Amino acid sequence: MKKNSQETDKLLSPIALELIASRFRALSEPVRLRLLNLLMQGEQTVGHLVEASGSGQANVSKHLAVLREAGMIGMRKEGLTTVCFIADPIVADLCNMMCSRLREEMEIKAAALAFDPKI
Amino acid sequence: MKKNSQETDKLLSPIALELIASRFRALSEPVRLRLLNLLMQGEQTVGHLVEASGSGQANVSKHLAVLREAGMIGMRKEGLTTVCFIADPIVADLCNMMCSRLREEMEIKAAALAFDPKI
DNA sequence: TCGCCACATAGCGATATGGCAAAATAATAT
DNA sequence: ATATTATTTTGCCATATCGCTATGTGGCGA
Repeated sequence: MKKNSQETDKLLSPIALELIASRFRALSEPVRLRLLNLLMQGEQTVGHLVEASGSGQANVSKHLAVLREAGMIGMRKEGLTTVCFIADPIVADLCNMMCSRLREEMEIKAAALAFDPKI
Repeated sequence: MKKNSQETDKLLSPIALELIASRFRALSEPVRLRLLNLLMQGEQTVGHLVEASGSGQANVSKHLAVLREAGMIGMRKEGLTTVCFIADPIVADLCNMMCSRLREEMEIKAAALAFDPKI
């Protein structure tokens, strides 16, 4: 059933592992996920992201730099402002997978906590 | 085209962001990815993972604990040894997506570095 | 040219994380 | 009970990361 099109069940090289880890690391902070989540609605200026995220300006700037270095977002200057946009098409898919899976697990746990109709 | 079945373009709650981040964080270390990569070949004892990963035994134990707490692997005791196995079906998919995307990006960069036939 | 605006960068303290070595625990064998 | 094996846990140190404040910088208008 599973396609495993890129056959990752083969062992990966240390270099590949480091690259993959660094990309997951970019996704491992709530503020950065919030920024990506905001950008999923469309491109936005840094200033707007600062407002919408509720985080400090310097922090947003640093987090955006991390996301950019990870290749997940792009930025272009438009006059005084800088416009950010999602550059990596898989970002939304990755988050969706995580969300779906979390929901599944929660539902399983919730069901386990519910009264057992059979007893 | 894109299905976005779980519509993550809606804003996520801070709690959801923290949960998602913590799962990506579990995938953000090369040693842990190595362990998962080894487990993709089938379940294995902690001892074997120590050998195969080349990391120290205490570290492997700690990393396995992180993966277990993130719900990515399961463990069962069999006599003296502990057998580990992948418990989260999306682990391989996530890694495959990252790998594919990295390859794409590398190829784009490689192509950009190559001589331009049009000039 | 001066000053302002949007943003980036630097410096700092607090906290988290990884790896190593040593000690603790658990299950089995003697 | 004691020893042995497999694994976990605990300190400890070095390093990385987060958020804050302050400062630097580039583009634009007056």
